[in-house]
Amino acid sequence: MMKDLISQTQIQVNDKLYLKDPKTSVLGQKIIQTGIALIDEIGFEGFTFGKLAKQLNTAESSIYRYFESKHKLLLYITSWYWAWLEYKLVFAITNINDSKKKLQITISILTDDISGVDENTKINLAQLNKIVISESSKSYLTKEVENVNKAGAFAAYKRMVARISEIILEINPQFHYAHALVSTITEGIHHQKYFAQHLPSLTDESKSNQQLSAFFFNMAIATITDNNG
Amino acid sequence: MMKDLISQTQIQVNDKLYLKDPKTSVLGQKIIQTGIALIDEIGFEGFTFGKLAKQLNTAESSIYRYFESKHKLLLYITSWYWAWLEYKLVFAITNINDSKKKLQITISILTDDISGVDENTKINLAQLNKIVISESSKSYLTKEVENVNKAGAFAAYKRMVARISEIILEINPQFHYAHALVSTITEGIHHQKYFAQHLPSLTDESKSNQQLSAFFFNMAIATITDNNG
DNA sequence: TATAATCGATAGTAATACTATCATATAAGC
DNA sequence: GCTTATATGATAGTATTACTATCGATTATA
Repeated sequence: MMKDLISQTQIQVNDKLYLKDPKTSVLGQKIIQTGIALIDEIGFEGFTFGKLAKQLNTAESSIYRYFESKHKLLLYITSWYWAWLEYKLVFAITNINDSKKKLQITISILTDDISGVDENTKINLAQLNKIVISESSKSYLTKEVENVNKAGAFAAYKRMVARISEIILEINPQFHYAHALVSTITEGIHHQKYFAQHLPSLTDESKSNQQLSAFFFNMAIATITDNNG
Repeated sequence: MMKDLISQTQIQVNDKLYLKDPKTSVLGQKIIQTGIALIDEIGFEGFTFGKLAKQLNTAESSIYRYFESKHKLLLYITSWYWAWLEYKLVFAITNINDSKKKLQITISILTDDISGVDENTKINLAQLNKIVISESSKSYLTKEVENVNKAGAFAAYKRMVARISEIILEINPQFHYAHALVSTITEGIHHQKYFAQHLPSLTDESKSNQQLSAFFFNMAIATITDNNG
């Protein structure tokens, strides 16, 4: 039921991120699907439109008809991810009244491994999740952030942060650091997952997603309800 | 006094990060100094050894004698920063007995703006700090992390995380997430500073360093001394 | 059936990320 | 003062990248 609702929902990505909407053609959809798979496989630095074109048996110039640069493609992909995740979050906490419970569910969704394929776009969600963990900070850590931001590229991420911040304010309306806490948790989850896999000495003995989720949930609740804050 | 001790201390960087030790020659030192200034100015993506060579009135090939690639130079720079910061932290908390106070000082040092020039190397510390905030995650978010890690490239960062983790365990020896908490805080501080400057909607009304430091300190203490953890 | 949209193919350019070679200047060892 | 090693500058060259431009063929649409 929830799955159906999600799968029927078209996820909207800011139209400044593409030259031509990849949803509107077969090649466009393949650019997204195979692009995600290829970035996941070889990393964003190694990824080029030339390599992607080869895999798709098409011309490099055809890909440039859709995206100005590989950086814009990354922005599109991560933006799509956050919009997708927002839907998932909204459905997961609908009908739940206890704000703490809402936050707990939210954090566990941020932490969970994602699998399967999006019905509409055939995007491989596990690959996408890995890209977001390893590559998404490169989408904003550039000298062009301000311009890209003005164009609305981060709207989906901001919307999600704002939504979770509201839950936090339900728990403690006096809390002044909701956005900071949410972005710290979101990025923190990604970091911990990345470190656990690639730089284990930066985390503690490897933990399950459940433990990771519990750690961040406890951190959130303790911080929000702290007397000294 | 503390300043003198620091300035007399040679900061050690793992020797696998360079082909030829930049400390041992005038050109080598200029590569580091001017390299930092240039990366800060134009960003790591736009930065090339060609541009750096031009600024130094030297040949590109001369720079390649010191560093295999610009990525190795970034690793060198960030590694130097963490080693430098470790000294700063150690001196700042020496003679302090209260563990919570130690943690508070540590977090405020992680948060403070840094200024001035390192005596030995003439490195501009404000520029270096900005690079660490904006570019350092690119040093590990690559497909080569594992190899680079095996070569010891992240030793300085790990040492610093380990040191702060010890303080946390002094406060609560039962706490099982010390490393995770420390890396979450360290990266979180960088993110918040970056967001405040470039993507303000991801944080709350702009906060002073003091407030930021207090936020993360309260978060740390609340998390460490939390009953549910 | 005319027109527009879509794509594949090819070509070309400036810049990047290197590697290699050679001559010269300088410093260090004896 | 002479030898030798070290450090640098200058030049050249290569494969790849990140694009832009053009053109003809195919397909969908009006």
